[in-house]
Amino acid sequence: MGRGDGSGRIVSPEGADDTGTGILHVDMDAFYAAVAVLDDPSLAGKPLIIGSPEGRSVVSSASYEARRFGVRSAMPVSQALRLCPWAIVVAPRFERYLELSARVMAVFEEFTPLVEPLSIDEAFLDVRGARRLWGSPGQIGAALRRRVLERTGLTCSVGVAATKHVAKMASTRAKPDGLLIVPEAQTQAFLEPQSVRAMWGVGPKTAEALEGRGIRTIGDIVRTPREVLDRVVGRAGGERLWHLARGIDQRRVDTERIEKSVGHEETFSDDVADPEFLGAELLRLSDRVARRLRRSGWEAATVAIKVRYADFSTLTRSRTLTEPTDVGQRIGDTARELFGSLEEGRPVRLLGVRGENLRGAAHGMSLWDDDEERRRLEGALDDATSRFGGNAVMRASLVGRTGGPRSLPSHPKPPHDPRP
DNA sequence: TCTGGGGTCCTAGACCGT
DNA sequence: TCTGACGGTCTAGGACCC
Repeated sequence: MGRGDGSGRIVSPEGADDTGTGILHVDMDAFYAAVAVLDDPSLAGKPLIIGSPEGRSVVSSASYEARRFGVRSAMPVSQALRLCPWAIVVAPRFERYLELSARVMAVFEEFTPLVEPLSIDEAFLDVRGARRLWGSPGQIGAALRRRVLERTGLTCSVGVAATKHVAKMASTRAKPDGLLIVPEAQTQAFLEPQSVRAMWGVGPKTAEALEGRGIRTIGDIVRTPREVLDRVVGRAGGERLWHLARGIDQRRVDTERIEKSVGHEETFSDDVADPEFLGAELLRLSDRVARRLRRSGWEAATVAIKVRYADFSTLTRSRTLTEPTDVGQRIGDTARELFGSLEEGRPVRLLGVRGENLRGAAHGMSLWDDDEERRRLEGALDDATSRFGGNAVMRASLVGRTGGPRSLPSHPKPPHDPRP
């Protein structure tokens, strides 16, 4: 399988056994931070925090030097700076990430057409049909890492296994800049000693619930009766854990994912109680949702709003429309009605609008007008940032620029209904 | 001490029609 | 006409992922 280097990282030696494998999980190492170093080599070896230094920003990514001080993704930037005061805060450059992501994904597709992007910086690959051309899965993993480095100057980590879940866990163990092969026969030996927290889909709450029952490792899950698992994490969760802990994962590498909802939300720099302002904000968010729906050829049958108050308590309200729509005014009216049903006067920290229950639009895209180019650029950015994260401030600054967004990929979907 | 934004999936209760 | 069981849909909220 592989050997450790004392840091918890395990890598496989060249020519390691890869019998029974065929699924690769490739994950770029500290992607945003690595891109910052690529573009400014003077940052190499320094603790970096990718995020906005002011406002209510959180850490999007951190270099390994910053992670050593406990800095983690999703941590408030202010907290990260307390842990590592000498860290350099770098504003995200989403356009640049997308450009490099496209190059990385293109490398993946040179090895196999069966690529499932999971986010801007990671993907699953099914290389079972690529053996004759490129060698065994382990050899492909090694070659792919070399080629990504050649083409982009960035390192990645690769997990090679028989299933997606094990491949994903393997790439995590190989990080940074490593390759770990888990031959099929070694799957249980690889899984069982690991913490339940290492499993994909087990977050802090689930881990706490499991650990409260003395279930600490994946091996413990294997030894726990199914009924107990069901009681702790629910029926669906129990079934999932029961299978994954045994290395059973039938999910295929899926090259075509269909969106199920489209939304926008925004956290205000200061909490707001003014109903007029909030109403206008709901309309603005609804317009953005509608714009993306139209670009993609979708209509939303359900409109949902999300309201987070100053005390961080969060409410959602939704309503299914009599007719699906992609019209901003219609979505906005519904959003405002839903908001109107809530308690008035409480200071609001975040507002969000989402279109759910998507249907194929009866008409195609018909949005081309005088403002066509600006809308196209906004749409490309909205699509890209929505699929891969990012923040509103950054989007606004990108849309305000000329030139750059033209090169962004946009992936309008042909209108069709996923629900027959 | 402070907690982004865009998503997916699951659970549970309410409600409705058969 | 009423009642209960059952399944489907809607709604709200929580957990999780990057």
